[in-house]
Amino acid sequence: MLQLGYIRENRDLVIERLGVKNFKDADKIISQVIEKDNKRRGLQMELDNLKAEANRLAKEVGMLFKEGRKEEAEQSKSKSVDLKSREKQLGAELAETERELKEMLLSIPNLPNAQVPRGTSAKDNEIVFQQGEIPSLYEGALEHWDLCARYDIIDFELGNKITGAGFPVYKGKGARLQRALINFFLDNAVRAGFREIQPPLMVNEASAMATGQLPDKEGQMYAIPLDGFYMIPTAEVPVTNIFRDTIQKMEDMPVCCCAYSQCFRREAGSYGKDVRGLNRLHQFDKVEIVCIDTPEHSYEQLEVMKSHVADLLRQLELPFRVLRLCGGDMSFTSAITYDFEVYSAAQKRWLEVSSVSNFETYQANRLKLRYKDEKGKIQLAHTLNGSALALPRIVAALLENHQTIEGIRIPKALQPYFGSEILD
RNA sequence: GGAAAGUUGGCAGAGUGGUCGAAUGCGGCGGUCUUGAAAACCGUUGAUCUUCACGGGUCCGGGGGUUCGAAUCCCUCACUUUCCGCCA
Repeated sequence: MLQLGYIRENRDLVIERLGVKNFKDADKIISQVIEKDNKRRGLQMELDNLKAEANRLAKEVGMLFKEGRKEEAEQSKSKSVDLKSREKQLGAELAETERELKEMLLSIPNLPNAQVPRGTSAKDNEIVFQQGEIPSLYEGALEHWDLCARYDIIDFELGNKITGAGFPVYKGKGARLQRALINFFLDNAVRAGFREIQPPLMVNEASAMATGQLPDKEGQMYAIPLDGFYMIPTAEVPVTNIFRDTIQKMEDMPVCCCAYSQCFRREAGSYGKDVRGLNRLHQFDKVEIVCIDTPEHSYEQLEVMKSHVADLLRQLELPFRVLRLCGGDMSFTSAITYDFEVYSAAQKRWLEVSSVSNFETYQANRLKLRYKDEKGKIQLAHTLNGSALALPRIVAALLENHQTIEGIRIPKALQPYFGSEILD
């Protein structure tokens, strides 16, 4: 949620920035917001004055009764009663205005950072970095879904039977590989200074609202209506909500956490070959990194997170590239997003394995996540997060890129975790 | 699932209808003393909206009600603790 004060003071800039995100009618909506806020302020002032008068009268009544001046007390009492109905009406009007204003603010996306390129879709994203050699595979190399069947490590059919499409069953060395990757990612994150968290996999409505998953217009979350819970689509939700309604100490910044969790996504509207094999699942594993930082330092922290992710991919010996997402391809809540993609050699396509973002104060405003600066002033913090990393597409790329006639070659850094140099 | 008791400031914990944003203790911050530190003593110390400012409003788990007036009484929801039941 954008801050009202900021919108009021930087009206034209806000409208211009929203344009980069292809937000329609920014001009009109911002005007409406300011108008609504003016109304709110007027009502608030009127109500405050009314309440001040009512408070004064109530005190007077108390005094008069104490002094035994009964008839004067009764007089003040009736005056007070008169105020009441007006007060009630104004209160209702103010509450309604506030509700409308909040609804409007919730419909406005975050402002993109100045570095964000204009654009409407993935084709307008900027490639800012690329590293690693695209492997040339031997004759008869297979795509990962065929490799999964050949080595009997990931069983999609079995998942269909037990649950449904998008819930694969990892078996034998496949399960072992999962466990190896999770530990490898977690160990690296902890070594880099991220504090390990094991969060709940279901969250309540307030949490889902605070990080922006609700209102869920696309129906992406699995819900448990009986208890009012939601299955988490990413560990970002429970971990960021640790800091909801808190005031952080300046000296504790940046606060850095990492968490392994399974993630649950309905992926409504997905179809076609993009969803084949491990490319898109309803349940998958991910290690997430989350940081809270000051506005002055958050972009430096974003670079720290990016290099952490890049380092993981290097260790896994996977060719990757980094994209700076254009305004049209970014998420609603993000100010800037870098996507990491690995090249999966048999499918011959780039697969997104991480998305690292700075949300600036947008999430923090909903979360009421603040910090005290050196002057003792309380202000909104910046929130950042990224995947480090999501497993399924990493597994897909590992299988495809490192396949040999003898089996799947396990990268050196992963061998201690997997317990072998080859998966066969 | 059943029963009971709770939810107050960073923490602990008073307060049961008026002057209570809230005693007291701890913690934090500033000071005196000290070469420095500790101890002791003194002072200070919540958030939020609105206003250029003075000031005013709101907040004692959430929501609603009673009353001229609610932290305090009533209703309701959520959560916590303890006991019982069930159980990885």
